[in-house]
Amino acid sequence: MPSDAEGAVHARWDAARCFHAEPSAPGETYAIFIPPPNVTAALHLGHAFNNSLQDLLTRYHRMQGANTLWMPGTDHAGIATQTVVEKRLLLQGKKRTDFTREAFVEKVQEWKDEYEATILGQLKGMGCSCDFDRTRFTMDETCATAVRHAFFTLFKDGLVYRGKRLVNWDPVTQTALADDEVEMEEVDGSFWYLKYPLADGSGHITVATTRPETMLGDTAVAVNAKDPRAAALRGKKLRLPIVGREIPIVEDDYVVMPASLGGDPADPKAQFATGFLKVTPAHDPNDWDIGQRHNVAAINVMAPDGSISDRHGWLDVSAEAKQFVGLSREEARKRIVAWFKQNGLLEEVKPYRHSVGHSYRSHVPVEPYLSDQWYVRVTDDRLRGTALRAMAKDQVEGALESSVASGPAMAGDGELRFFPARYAKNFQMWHENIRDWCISRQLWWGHRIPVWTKRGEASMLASNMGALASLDPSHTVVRAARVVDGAEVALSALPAASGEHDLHVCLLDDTQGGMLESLGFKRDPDVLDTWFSSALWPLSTLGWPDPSKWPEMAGLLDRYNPSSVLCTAREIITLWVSRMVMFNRYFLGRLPFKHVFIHAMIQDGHGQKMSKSLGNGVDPRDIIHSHGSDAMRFTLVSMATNTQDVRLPVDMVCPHTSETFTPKWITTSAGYTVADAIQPSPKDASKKMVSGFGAATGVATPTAEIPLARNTSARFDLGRNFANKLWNATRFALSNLSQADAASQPAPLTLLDRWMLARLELASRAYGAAVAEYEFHRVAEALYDLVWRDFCDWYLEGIKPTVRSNATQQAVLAASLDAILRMLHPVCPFVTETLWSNVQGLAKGSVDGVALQPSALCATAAWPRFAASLRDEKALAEFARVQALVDAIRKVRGERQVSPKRRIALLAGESVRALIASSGGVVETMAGLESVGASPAARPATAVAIPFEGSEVLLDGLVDAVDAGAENARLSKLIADREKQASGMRAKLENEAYIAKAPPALVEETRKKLAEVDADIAAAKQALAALAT
RNA sequence: GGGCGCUUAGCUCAGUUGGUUAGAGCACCGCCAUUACACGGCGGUGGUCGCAGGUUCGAGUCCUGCAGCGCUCACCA
Repeated sequence: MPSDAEGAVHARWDAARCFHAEPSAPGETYAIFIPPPNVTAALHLGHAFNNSLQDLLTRYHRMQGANTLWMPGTDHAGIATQTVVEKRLLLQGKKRTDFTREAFVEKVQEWKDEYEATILGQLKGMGCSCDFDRTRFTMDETCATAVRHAFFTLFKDGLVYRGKRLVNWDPVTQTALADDEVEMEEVDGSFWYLKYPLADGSGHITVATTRPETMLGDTAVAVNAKDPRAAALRGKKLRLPIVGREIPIVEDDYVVMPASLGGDPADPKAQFATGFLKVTPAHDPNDWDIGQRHNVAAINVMAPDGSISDRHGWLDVSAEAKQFVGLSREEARKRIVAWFKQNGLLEEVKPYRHSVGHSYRSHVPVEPYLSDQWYVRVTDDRLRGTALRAMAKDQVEGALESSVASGPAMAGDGELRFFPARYAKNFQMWHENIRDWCISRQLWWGHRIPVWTKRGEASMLASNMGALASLDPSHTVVRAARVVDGAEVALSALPAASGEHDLHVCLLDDTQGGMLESLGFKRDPDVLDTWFSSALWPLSTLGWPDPSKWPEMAGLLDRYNPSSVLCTAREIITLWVSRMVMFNRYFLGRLPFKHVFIHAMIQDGHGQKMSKSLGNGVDPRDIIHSHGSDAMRFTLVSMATNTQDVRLPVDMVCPHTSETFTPKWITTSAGYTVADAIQPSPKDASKKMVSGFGAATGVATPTAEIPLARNTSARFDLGRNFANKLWNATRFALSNLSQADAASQPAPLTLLDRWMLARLELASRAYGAAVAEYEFHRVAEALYDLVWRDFCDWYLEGIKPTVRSNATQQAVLAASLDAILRMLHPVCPFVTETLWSNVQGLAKGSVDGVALQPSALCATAAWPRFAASLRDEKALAEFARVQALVDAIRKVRGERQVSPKRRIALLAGESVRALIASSGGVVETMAGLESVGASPAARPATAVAIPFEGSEVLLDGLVDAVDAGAENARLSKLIADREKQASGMRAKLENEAYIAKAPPALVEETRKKLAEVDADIAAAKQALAALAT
């Protein structure tokens, strides 16, 4: 079987170093940066899909003579990896904080080493032709240098700033999350209607909230100015229950009025709104905005762990409020609601189902939390503007905003193109609405932020300025921030003359860190968002900013950046694609890649995205085990269409019996359908196994008795059968060639040979066009048709009687086989490489118009070149007639259940006989003909008639005696089919509008076709009549 | 709620600028151990192209509306 040889093939590729990129080598540049997989877990079929396509592109262009680089590597995936490791430690009863930072990072490093090795092994197992010598990791020294340089540069250029913002805070992992890291989940909650008394005792208003615990931080209540009640309340104050704080009533048109008071009844908010909105600037993003507009304070009432706290900005804690301090947010909610109820201030409670942001890692509700974070000012034209201007003009919807369009020109403007084109819109809309990017993360695993900070009075800090001034200015940037009430206000070049300040020092490298620390500066404990280093991937992997630092990287940056194409999934157009474009353009003034190809998503059999976190991912090694790597690749490529996500029903393989079976499905709490963690063996329920879901989520751990079950899917049979077909066809062709008659003579090319060469030429062009448009399923289709339909079904079958004595045909066969292996190689590298040496050694002579450069390895072979002269339209047309005739005869044979062994006589008119003669024996071979003769004057009693191209063809000897009933049925059905066709065409031709408006050539064709169908009907009717006599 | 995509044979999917009998693989039915391959060969059954309108000589394809599914952004009083 083909898959057996995969390991040996690898060794040969490695020995020849055929995937190693040399920047000084000739050829057009073709480069791809792998989207670095996270080191959190092993790859699944989604990665296999993505990488199969990248490998196809890389191998195809390598064979076209390009100087190719496929850069491999992995991503440290900050939050994700740290969380995975923390979870594992938790199973051992340990917490992250039980370790020192260094010791913990060491633990994560071990995890990373294990999975990085697994991932690289998987890539090799899939046959990926990456330049593994250049493998990078987003936290290795090379990448770290790039990250450090990038941060320093942005800091120096004023594009990194310290911001006080409401961030998405995960109270469990105690880190800020990017918007994209927040998952919305539907939860059953309540609306609590709370009464707030007016300060003057003249009554109360009612606010509606889903988060009553935040009321401790309320600093205003807002009402819409159009609300009829607003005027009477203007200038009044409220007494905040529990806290006793006096808070203003502000007017803001953000507030939705209740439907009963003129609010839009179509707005669901109008249904439950009271018209009064409690304003908690420190705990809600919209309230933050309202607070800014009305200049009310933001009071933070929570600690970083989400508990109520009086130590993080809440000063006016009343005696009554003290009881809530220290409670968890969940507990505080219950107790505060109870307080309102006890005090007669709870007006109503309504059940309410709504979506709440959850941490995509810890899965707890995200808390909007006020904190100091580092931001990249991506809204600056130097970042956002350059990204928008990079877009291909014809892919921009509408026009770019004038301020963007008029921005400074740069190389690469208008050259970024998306495939399929519709994804350009995602990219554009993201940048048009982009917000500054929060890049600090409260983690230990990642690139530590290179900023040292000291807080103090301006006078005290001034004494440090002298020491700072002595530092190398090209390695040091100093910024100061005024501190008011413990919070930073704004960054500036220098501290003001007086007042408390934070002095921030950004260093390009660590050498002066110790000096700063001796002055009392502390290094920022946070790390950078993972996407910060990912955004630099096309730069960092090539040694930017200074490739000369690493000898083996010389020349890489200039040669391979910009790269050719980025192949990725649509979900990270914003997270990753955007940021690479902005950074690459900002730092290098170039595009990171010219094309962005967005491929479909792999879903499981239930239409759910295959993902690590869901635990429904299938390990490609499982499919390689059941079907082989080439089979997996071919199938994945054939599924790569541009519109449809790929749905892949998954089965399990019992490790005890090797049976394939459908697992027992369960529904998770989040509503997903997954394979139950422990499954019984299908024939023996006492034997158990662990599903991929069980292992991936840690619900079950495989043991010797309860082993992990592999997955498989019948979808891959397609590729397995195809690889098998190629294998056998090659064996057959080789045996024919090796047993060729010594006395073989050259002969003119037969119709079949000319047809085969024309099909090869056609397939090669179709292939190239499909690759150029990233329509990969068309590549698989072209190969499938070429190998199976054309080469195996027609060519190999057709040449059986002649090839051993025809030296020219032997050469065509050898050349066809050689070309097929080359063309198939980018999709099925293993089987083609395995067969390669056998086919290369044939020496059967050349074929005019076919250029097949010799090569020791298929992987480094040149793409076959076909001269335009092989594009033989006449041979294609004529052979199509041959196929139609053979099909017609086979159809009768099939319908009448005639043994393939039975030879028959064909009697026909001159044109059919001429066609058969021109086929060079193909019709006789393929249709099982014993003889071909002229139509007789009198029809033999045993003859069966078929219409072909408007005339009657008789098949004699097909049956011992004509079964009049069966024959009648066959001909009647044939006539009915043809008449249905004819009536459609006749109706068209009788329609004057059709004659007048349709293109004349089409009308003429309809007439011709109708005449032929009519002639077929006449011939069949004649046969039917003859049957009756 | 905005944006994008999808809905075609029992299943998974193709179907290029509107054009004549809507295709493939699997599954299913029949025939075949023919000397490459049963992971095979030959033949066959199977579709009112989600629904309703419209444009057109002609609609799976273009337009409008509706329904369902998926992704994504936003909201999340």
